[in-house]
Amino acid sequence: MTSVLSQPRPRTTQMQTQGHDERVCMHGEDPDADFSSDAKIHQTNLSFPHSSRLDLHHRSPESVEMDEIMAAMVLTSLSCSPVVQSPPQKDLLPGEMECCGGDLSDSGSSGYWSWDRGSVRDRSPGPLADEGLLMELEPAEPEGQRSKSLSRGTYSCLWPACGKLLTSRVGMKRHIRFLHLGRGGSEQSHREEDFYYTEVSSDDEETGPSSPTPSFSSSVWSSCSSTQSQNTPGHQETPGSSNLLSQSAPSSVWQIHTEHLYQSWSPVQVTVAPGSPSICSWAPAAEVQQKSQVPASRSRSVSVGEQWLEKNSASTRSHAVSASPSRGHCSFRKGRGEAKKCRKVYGVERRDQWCTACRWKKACQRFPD
DNA sequence: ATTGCCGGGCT
DNA sequence: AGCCCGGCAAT
Repeated sequence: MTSVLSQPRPRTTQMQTQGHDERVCMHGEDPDADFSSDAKIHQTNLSFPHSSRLDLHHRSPESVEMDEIMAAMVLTSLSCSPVVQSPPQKDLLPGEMECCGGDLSDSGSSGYWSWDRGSVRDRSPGPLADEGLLMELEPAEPEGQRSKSLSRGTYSCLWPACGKLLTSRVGMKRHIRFLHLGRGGSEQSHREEDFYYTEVSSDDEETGPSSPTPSFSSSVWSSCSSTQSQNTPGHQETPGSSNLLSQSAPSSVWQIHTEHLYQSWSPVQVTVAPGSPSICSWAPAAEVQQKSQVPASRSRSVSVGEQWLEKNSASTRSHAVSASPSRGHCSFRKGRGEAKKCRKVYGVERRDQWCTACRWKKACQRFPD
């Protein structure tokens, strides 16, 4: 911003040009500012276990029933193929997200990245950290007993990414009730707990570690790709969050994430999509280049523009890059107002900086469509 | 009103 | 070929 404004400017049109630059830069930087603050907010909310628990305590009977249904579904999916479910997510790169897409309304911020990475970094140890947490919260089980339990009949917690093993059914129920369901002595949680653990006879049935530390991005990912994200909210969650959020609680979390997902991913998706009209790629790709490392070569418009920009001065570069339209979504036909031609970029007053074609009122060569 | 640029004229 | 502009369509 300041660098742009302090660029030496030719001739007489400083006032207007500065105004132009300032406007453009505001577009370029405000979202980032929101983005970081949003991320902080979400991070704060999500790392706040107490609020989640409060929600759990106040669940209505209907929601409990729904929880049971969903728990059964989750359990089914988990017990069927816990290993099969994890590979697809790890291969997914952020830039390949194609969930939710345009179905989600724009939220005006894109805090997803910061949130995701922060949470992943914080909880990256995954099962280890989870175990540590469990041990910390529930020190009733000695380590020796645990290791011993691997070789004989044990009860394995099926809660996503938990994998807690206990030798007693009661202990397992208590573990689930306290840690996952988040209620202390609720009577009706008796049946519900049965959904969340299973009896195992050997150590090769550890369902928890079989899906180790799914990063939150991938979990959001996989569940987001299904239109019924409600079905798999707890499933494949980060341990830290899954421990504290029961099936009904994540809905707000999902909302938060999907909103940010939309912001974060839809531009990438648009840019990467093979065969997509190149007119779609200008605006999003320019933003993407600043936030992620998607190659510019995927977008014809951007690559041409960038190639030209490479040859030009820094001030010119800041002009053109930051001049990308602030629109988040992509219309199939790029509106005329969205195209940044020499006339628009430099203004009539700096016509001598236009490309030749523009000066001649021909089709712009510098910023071709 | 502004913008992008086709078509055409002038040198 | 280089340059310029009237005029039109799109916004």
